[in-house]
Amino acid sequence: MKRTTVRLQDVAELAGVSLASASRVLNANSPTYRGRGDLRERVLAAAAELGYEPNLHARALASATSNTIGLVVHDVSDAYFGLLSSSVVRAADKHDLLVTMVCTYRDPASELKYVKLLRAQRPRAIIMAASGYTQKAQYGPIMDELSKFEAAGGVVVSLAGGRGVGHRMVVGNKEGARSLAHALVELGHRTFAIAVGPTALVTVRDRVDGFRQGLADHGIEVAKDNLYPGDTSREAGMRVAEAIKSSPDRPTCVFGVFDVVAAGVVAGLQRLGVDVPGEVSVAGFADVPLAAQITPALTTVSIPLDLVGQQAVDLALTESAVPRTVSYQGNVIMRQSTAPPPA
Amino acid sequence: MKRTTVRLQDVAELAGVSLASASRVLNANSPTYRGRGDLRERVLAAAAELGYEPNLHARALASATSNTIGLVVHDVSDAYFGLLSSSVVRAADKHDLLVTMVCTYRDPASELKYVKLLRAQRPRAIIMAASGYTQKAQYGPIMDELSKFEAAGGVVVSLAGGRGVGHRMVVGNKEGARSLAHALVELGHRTFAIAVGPTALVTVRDRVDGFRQGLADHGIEVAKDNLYPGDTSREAGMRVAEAIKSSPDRPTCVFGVFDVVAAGVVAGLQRLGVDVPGEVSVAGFADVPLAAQITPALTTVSIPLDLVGQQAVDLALTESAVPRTVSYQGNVIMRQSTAPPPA
DNA sequence: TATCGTACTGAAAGCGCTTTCGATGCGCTG
DNA sequence: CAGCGCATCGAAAGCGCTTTCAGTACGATA
Repeated sequence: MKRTTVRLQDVAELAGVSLASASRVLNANSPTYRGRGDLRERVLAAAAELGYEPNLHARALASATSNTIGLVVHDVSDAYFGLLSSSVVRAADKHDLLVTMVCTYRDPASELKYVKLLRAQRPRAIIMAASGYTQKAQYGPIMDELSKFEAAGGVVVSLAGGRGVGHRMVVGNKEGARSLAHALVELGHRTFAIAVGPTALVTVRDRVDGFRQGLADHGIEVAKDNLYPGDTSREAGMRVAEAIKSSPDRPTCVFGVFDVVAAGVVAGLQRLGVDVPGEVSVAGFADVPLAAQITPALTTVSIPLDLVGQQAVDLALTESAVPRTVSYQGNVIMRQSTAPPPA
Repeated sequence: MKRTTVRLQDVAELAGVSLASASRVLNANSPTYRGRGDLRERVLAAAAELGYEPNLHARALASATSNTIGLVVHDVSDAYFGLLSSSVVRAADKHDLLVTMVCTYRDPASELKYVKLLRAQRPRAIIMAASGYTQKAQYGPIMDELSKFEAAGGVVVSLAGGRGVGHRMVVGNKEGARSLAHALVELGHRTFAIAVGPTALVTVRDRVDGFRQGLADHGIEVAKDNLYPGDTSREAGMRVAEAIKSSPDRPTCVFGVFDVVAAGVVAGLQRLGVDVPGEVSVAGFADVPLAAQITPALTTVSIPLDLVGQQAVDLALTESAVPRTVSYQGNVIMRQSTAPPPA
């Protein structure tokens, strides 16, 4: 089998110029460079004729820079990460960057493995949209790996956690949840339950802490029995609904740490014949499209994911050696799933 | 600034062995190779001590194989593509492959640009989950680019379109829509409207053709006025709802080519005070999670996206020179958004 | 003990590109 | 017309790795 890939060499030969000149033309290298006579045109024509496409690996190797950025999320099929990924990809596009995306499915071991793999790919930057574990045993090795990546000249952007490595983005989990709590207390609620989700995540901890803080601001506590850990699925929410329905002192309001879980709570309560929001109010967090589309529409805290993704890419391209922190506020969106508690 | 990245060379020196030996140890190269004495241990220890991570670009260049696959979708934040991407990433993980994902946002020009960029990255394979344009002017250049990729030894897997390049996957758009039509006719419906979506896409054309074919099987036609083109948004569906509400001969059943659009139709009708399914039935296509979560839950055609993604990766890894075609059937899922037409 | 075969080792040749470096041509000025 | 500076050019040196190719050590065989 004869060679079938087109090399810059081939382009140069067809154009009758040297490798170096061909490279210069195709890269618009120095700003003043134009090429003598029709050299430029000849190279371009040759490249087009051969269907030449540069080998990014060779280029990355020779120039020690790459045009990809790594993106680590929990799960793209989750609306939250889907929206975020989409905006990252879109922003990267503006800089002609390719995005290599990996999903960890909330497994620290696989996250570690992937960060290593990404590191091997020598991307310009790694955006950590997942991660953010509360346990040192889990985030420690990952941070070590990211430090090495930084030491080698890479940029790290963390959306949750971060722990002293790279730039940080704060997406208002704590403050947003606190505001949400205030709004719900103002509606008249005094007894709350929280569908907590996976407690190993910083995001979860922040939202729960923020919410409880908000309640504490009004002297309200959440009973231990009213904290329901689980995963991030709709089913988890439905199980919470069942537990609440048969709970001795039924809360009048349930906070689901993720919209999907909250939607599950709503569906579960409805199936059990509990009126939402007539008997029990339900609120979520994130404002994914689903929140507005269920009946009753879900009260939640919106996060400007498109801005976040864009900003993450901007930070990723920042050369600044000093780590920066960028914050976003979440906005409480009151919809029909919450109402004053029954009299 | 001194060099900060760790090279295999450094590992070799620290271990006191040659570059070649270090490479062999770290790649478990030939199946019989074990290394003499504690050579293996020394190399491994050195690599660990230095935090060595191989340079994938150099490796790709030297070995002429890469460990990435390219994935082209319309938009990851769309649930359909989110689920698909997730399953592709998951399947790729099993083979220790990295996925570079690009979103075209349904723009043929940007799709072309991305296929070129991906080609430059020399992935093992490119999975085209987007594309599938009906116009030659749009798909032609893309197919040319993919042909070149194939000629250079790459594998192409197309989920829609394909046109003679690479392996093809057929996800039952046509057949599924036809079965759906049959089911709706059986419910008693005779007059239909179709929220068509973007007509430039093969996927759309297949679903619409299949649906009309299914109606034709029963001697039913869809009036020109009852075909509503649009985009793939919820809002497009709501506009269709308005048009239908004021339509002189109102159809008793609406088929939305995408679940999201169908959900928009449902929401729009409800807002206008039209009972679904009492007065008008609505059906969608794809069975994204949203379909089951709105009220009334949406009748639709399910596509086994997890299997599709997995299979796509399997095909991507197929060495077989002869192009293969793999088919999946969609299943009609009857839910509460459809019922017999009003008497 | 001499000979052979096997399993290993290290030197060196690339992979396709970028980029430095010295050389070359050119239009000027004096 | 000599001499200067500038833009351009091609040769060649890597970038970090894999892999071929000799060569070496070692155990087994005669």
